[in-house]
Amino acid sequence: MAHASRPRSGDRKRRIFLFVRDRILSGAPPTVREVQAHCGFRAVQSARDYLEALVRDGLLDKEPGKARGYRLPAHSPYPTVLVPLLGRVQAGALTTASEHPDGYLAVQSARERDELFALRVHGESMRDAAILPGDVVIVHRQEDARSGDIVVALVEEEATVKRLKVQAGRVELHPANPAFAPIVPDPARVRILGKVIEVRRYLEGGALLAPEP
Amino acid sequence: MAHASRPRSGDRKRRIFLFVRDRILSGAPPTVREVQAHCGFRAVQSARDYLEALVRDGLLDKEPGKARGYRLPAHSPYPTVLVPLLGRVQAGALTTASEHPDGYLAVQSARERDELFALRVHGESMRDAAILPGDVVIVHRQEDARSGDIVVALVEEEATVKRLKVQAGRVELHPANPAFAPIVPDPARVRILGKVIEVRRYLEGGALLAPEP
DNA sequence: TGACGTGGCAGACGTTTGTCTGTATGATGC
DNA sequence: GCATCATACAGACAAACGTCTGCCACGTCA
Repeated sequence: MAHASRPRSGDRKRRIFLFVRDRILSGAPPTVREVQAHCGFRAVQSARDYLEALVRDGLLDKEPGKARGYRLPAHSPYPTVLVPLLGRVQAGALTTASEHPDGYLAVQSARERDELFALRVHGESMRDAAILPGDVVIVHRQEDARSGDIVVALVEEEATVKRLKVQAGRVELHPANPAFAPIVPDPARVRILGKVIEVRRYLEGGALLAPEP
Repeated sequence: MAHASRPRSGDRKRRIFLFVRDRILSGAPPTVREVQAHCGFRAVQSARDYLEALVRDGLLDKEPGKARGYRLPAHSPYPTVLVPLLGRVQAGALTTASEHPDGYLAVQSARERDELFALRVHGESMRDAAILPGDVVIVHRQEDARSGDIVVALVEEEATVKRLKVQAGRVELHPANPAFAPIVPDPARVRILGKVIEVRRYLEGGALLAPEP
């Protein structure tokens, strides 16, 4: 009797997956017996069979033998990284990760935590690109970017959000607002901090910020 | 000897909290022995003392006796809910939760999962409010809203994003684009689905969507 | 000098929890 | 009828894990 291979199927399997997933997202994976109780099984093994079936389907991962060992697969689009929301970015902060954040923002991303940071936008210079003052931009740290990307650059000791244009090998930073002029900087005095990968606007209550004590 | 009250303090306590928090956010709280190993303690009790100190400080909650029983406090700004991204919203979908989602989006919110949904914006009608086609709006389901709120309303069997204005008791839906005209609808034929609480724009790769099998 | 608080160590105990073996029942197919 | 598979149950074992008791070393302070 191949006890280890009892394929389960259908609606019940799906409901169990959703139960497990929600439990993981809300803090801790369930135990096998918690799944058992949730489904009304009278045997632990019944819950276990379903859980193992979900692992075979690739919907769950597990750490065998460990308590509460079921996990969401690493490649799944759930991982949340806490990204620091930087109030000001100063020149010294380029390489070190020693900026002093206002708080932390949860961002869904496959990238590592220290590849990302968030910045609150000041000023109207990107209005026509639908980026308003008070918006939060999520930035991927990188020193290069393509023409047309929206980037965060350090100009005159101040972080600014602009659209990058490369014209005949020369770097230009274009605002998206006719009231502002493009910046054609001395390449030695400008540094690209990263590329904007996401824009967020919180219309109610503001962002939920996680403090780091 | 009051073994249960050994206040810990300083940098080590902070580092332990960050370790536990990251573990919880990435899927499962650590065991006491995992904390012990991470800190290089030679006794389980040392790790336990720190963890209990964090509970007393209110930085962690715990479920006594349970494996991996440490949790982030319920009031903390971390909880992530998976919000369905709806492709189309149709009339029948108002009350039931039976819309067919394109996927699920992780949103930080204290609200319950079924109070929220997400919608991809079509059309240019909210351009001047910095909401572009392709943007995703996070919507809180509610039938009432205040004048000035950006809402999702069902007009002619079609979901649309507009700014709500209440003029002398009459409801109007205002686009934010001079090329579009305000909608002054027959109150019986319009229904407010909810209020937009967040706007997101993904500039790279699009949103990470969680499938629900 | 001694009481006391702090931070850490050692080892054991008992519960929680994953895992395994074996059985029962109904549906399906030969 | 009989073999086979899918689903569920019952019970036990063993590992993982939280918890407890007791001890030690070092500092402070009276």
